[in-house]
Amino acid sequence: MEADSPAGPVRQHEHNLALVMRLAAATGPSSRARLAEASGLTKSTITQLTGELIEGGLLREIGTGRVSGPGRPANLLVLNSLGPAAIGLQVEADHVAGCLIDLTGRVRDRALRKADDLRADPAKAVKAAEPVLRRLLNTASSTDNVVAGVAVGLPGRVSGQQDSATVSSAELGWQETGLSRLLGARLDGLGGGSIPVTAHNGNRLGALAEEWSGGAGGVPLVYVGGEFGLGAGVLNEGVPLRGNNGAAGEIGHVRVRARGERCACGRTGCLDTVAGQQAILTAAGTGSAAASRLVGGAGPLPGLLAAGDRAAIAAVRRAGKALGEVLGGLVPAVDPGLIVLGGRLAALGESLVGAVSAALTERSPALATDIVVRVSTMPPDVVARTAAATVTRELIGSPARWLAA
Amino acid sequence: MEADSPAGPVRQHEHNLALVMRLAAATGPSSRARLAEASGLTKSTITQLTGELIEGGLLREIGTGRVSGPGRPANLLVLNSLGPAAIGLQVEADHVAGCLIDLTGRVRDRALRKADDLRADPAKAVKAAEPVLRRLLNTASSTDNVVAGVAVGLPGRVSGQQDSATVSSAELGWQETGLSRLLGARLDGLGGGSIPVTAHNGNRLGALAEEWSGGAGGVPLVYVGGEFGLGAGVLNEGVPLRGNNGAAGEIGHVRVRARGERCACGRTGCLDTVAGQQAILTAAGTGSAAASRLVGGAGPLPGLLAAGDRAAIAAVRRAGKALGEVLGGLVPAVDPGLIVLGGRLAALGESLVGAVSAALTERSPALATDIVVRVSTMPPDVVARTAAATVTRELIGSPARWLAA
DNA sequence: TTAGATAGTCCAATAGACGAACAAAATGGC
DNA sequence: GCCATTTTGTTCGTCTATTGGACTATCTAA
Repeated sequence: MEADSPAGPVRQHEHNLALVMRLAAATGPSSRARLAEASGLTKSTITQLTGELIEGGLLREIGTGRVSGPGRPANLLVLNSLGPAAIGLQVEADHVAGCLIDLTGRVRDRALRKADDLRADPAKAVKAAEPVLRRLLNTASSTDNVVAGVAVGLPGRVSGQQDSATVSSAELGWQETGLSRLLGARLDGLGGGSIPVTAHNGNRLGALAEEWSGGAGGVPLVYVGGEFGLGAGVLNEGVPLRGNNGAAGEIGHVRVRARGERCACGRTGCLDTVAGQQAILTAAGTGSAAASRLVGGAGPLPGLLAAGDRAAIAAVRRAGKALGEVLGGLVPAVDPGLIVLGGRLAALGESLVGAVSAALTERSPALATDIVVRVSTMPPDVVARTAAATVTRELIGSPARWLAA
Repeated sequence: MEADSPAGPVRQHEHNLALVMRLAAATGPSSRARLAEASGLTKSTITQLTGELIEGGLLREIGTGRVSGPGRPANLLVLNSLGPAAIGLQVEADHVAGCLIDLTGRVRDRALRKADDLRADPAKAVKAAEPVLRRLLNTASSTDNVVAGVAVGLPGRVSGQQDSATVSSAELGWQETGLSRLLGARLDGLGGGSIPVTAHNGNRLGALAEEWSGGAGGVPLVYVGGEFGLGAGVLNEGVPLRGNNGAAGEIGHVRVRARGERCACGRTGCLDTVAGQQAILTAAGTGSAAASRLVGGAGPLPGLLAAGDRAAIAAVRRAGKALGEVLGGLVPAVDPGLIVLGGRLAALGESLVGAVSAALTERSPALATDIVVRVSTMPPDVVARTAAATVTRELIGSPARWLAA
């Protein structure tokens, strides 16, 4: 709803189409009568609008679902699970994961491609993504789902919009990569028509996942995630902070040790060298279990923690303390009501939460008392799923664009 | 533009009225033809809309202002400086300042009331505000300006909306004060009709002032202000972070010293005890010049700094270092492109900027390089002016509400 | 079988934006 | 001084989408 564009009857109509879609998405199967009541539009208008949406494949009529009661039974409408779908990808240094979701948000298929090392060369990532995309596109076409968009979540900064977006990632060793364009070209090759590709920071997606799941209740929140290095996503009024260079939430390279270890980024004492995945594993004495072999599993740490392994517990405490100090530093900017520890950290449980909370209170005593710190309960494929969800939410928010095409 | 309400022709109309007002505000004197071109609406529609806005006293027709050229001369339209106006107040521990601005943003009058100590009891503040309000209301009525709203900027947390908003302020010693209601009642007594009163955090207003003045260019920014204690306002995409308790930006009580001085808040080692106004004055050896006597003046520090006074320079450096450490902590959350030092800090100039920059780089080396740190060039009454501006901007953004009343 | 209730559709009325034609007021060439 | 040209602004009929009410459809309960 661009505020700077004129409003004619067409805009009016678009707005109301979106309103109906949002309600249908939020409240599940609803009769036209209920949609009319909830939207404030009249029954006649709802008839008109839902007609268009059904025609365009966005809504679907399921039979009457009512148990009993007086009056003509309702003809329930739902988001059309056979309509437009979306593919979400998660690109990390050692794998590409993907999923296909339909308009309702249900996961219809998943795919994973491990790889030794995707760093430095974006072409490798595109190559690894190819079989994943092929499979998901196949699944989609088998159920006549049209893929409306592909969204990628990755550890790094995303600047610019849409096709012209560029990705820079210390973790992947990419600089100003036109990932959307590269993937878009590959999609063409797979017969995917010209599907729009968008890129997002993975940790911001994690934060959005918490918000959209309803678990956050709309409070400002900080989500800490990341597979190898640490990163955060910050939400204010449901909107992720992007920052001047798209670097908002990049906490991995804050200096936490005056004379610390050398980090992959070239500097010393970075948070990643203390609380990064590899750092924790090393400190726990399980250095041989290289972090890069962990795809799809939680690694040895949860087991060790549960068994009371002292080295493991100490390593997690140490990481939590450092992380808590950094989070304590950004708390006064954001005043979050909730801090969620996700990604690889989620499996570390209460030892980590306790250490983070303590360090938080130490630094920002005035604000920390009201903050809930907890681990994420999202499934491991949050990033890919939420990436895909950005596409479907966009579609639900602007159905007119889809109907026009 | 509530997204959850239905859109009929009336909403359409309201949207377009706002569009015209925004354009008129942004581009200065404009002909109807130019408004049509800029808005994308047709000339006929503009005639209709401007007619209503003129009728309602929001726009005014000034004669043709053109020097020469072929064609019928334009009849220029401007925001009506004799239409609705707004009062902005700044409430601090030792004074209440206020100003009256018209729709165009021009300051029509100012007023100031010093007081020994307004703390602990909000009633004192209301009492001190009374003569200020009386004067400004008088000025308004003398030019037939109707006061559309009163907005207050103060150091503290504001929760809730409008009339039911409550203010809590460590600095003022207030807890859950219904300031809007108190002031509203007082306004009734002054014959001000029932003018809506809103309250805002002063530092967020400072940040908005930088944004609205255009000096920030839309980048995420952190504004540091405050008269006695320090506070910050953080902007992301032009929107101030409010936080879970309205406490976003409250940096004054972050702990920066493991064993530091006792702070007024009861804890020890707070940033305020190192970089607060009184702390700097004391450290500079000018403790006798109590900070509370500084209303309206910059105090002795700028002079001492200019004269090369070593104690003063050292005090400012020390404060800047502590402030920079705290700002360095919140940088990774926000990734600001700009940090503005305002309020009492603005007068401390380059000594402060240098120390802050250095400390910033120390803590967040990866992000600090792209950040511009500078002092604010806003006039000393920014807070009151920007408070008032929130009212006029609201009016410009929703003219229909005004026309209806 | 009928009254009552709820769901959904049809159609004339209405509000506001649009577009084209037209009126108004200047400049400039002759 | 007169007329073509240019730009501004208004008038009026057309168009689109929502509205509100009348009407139809389909169920339960008595």
